[in-house]
Amino acid sequence: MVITVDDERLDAMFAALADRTRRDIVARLGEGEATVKELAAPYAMSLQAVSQHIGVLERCGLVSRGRHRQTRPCRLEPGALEAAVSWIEESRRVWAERMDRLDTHLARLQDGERQ
Amino acid sequence: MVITVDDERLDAMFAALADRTRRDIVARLGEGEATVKELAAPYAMSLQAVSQHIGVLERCGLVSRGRHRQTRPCRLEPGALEAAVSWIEESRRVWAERMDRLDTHLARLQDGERQ
DNA sequence: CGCTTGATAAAGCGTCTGCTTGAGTATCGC
DNA sequence: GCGATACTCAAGCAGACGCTTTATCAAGCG
Repeated sequence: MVITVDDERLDAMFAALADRTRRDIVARLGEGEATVKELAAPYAMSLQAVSQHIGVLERCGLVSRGRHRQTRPCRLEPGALEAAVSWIEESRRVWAERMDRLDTHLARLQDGERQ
Repeated sequence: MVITVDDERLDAMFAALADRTRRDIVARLGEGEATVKELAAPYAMSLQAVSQHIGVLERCGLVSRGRHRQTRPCRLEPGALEAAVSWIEESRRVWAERMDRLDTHLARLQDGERQ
C-alpha cells in the first residue's frame, strides 16, 4: 500500500514547500528563469540565505541551476511538482471511493427498510 | 500576487505532509475513522508520539478528533487538502501559461522570418 | 595584474521538531 | 471505590532548520 521508494523524495518536496520564501521563489520561477541575485532582491535576508533556499529546492528536484558567465540562472524543473500532486490526488481518491461505498451501503439499507 | 492570508496555513499543511508517518496516517484515515491506539499500532514509536503527530495534522486542519467513550476517534477533514493542491495547481498554471506565451512568441518570430 | 561582482562553503547560533519518559485526566467494567 | 484502558500534558534531549557572518572561488573589467 505504501510506496516506500518515493517517501524520501516526498519528505524533501513537502518540506521544501513548507516555507513561504521557497514557495514564493517557485512561484517567481514559474514566470521565467532568474539569477540568485534577482531572486534574493525582494527579501530582507542575505543573498547566502536565498542561495541556501535554492539549494533546498534543488535537492528535492524542483529547481535546477545552470551557469552563464558569473551568474547561476535558476529554472523550474517542469514535472517535479507531479510527485506531490499525485500523492495528494491518490489520498483524495481513496477518500472519495470510501464515501461512494458508504453511500451505496446507506442506499441498500434504505432499500431494505422499504421492503 | 502573493495571498498572505493563506501563507501560514500552507506552511503548516506542507510541513505536516513533510513527514512519512503523518502522510501514512492521512492515507489510513482515508479508509475510515480510527482511534489513536489503532493508528499507533503499526509503528515502533510510542503512543504519545503518534498523538503528537495527530495533533500536528489537527492544527493544520487536515484531521479532526471527536470523543466516543474513552476513545478519541480521528477522521479526515474532507476539503482540507484543497489548500495545498490549489497552490500547486496555481504554480503549474503560471508555468504552463508562460510556456504558451513562449510558443506564441517563437511562432511569431518564425512568421517574421518567412515574410 | 588587482578590483569588483555573483555566487558557494563553512561555522556558529537560536529556534523548532520528533521522540522519549513520567505524570495526569477521563471513562469503562467490576 | 478500584484498577484497567485510552489518551493528553509536560519536560527534556538530540538533531534538523533558518539565518547570520566570514572566508573562498570564479568570471568579467580597468
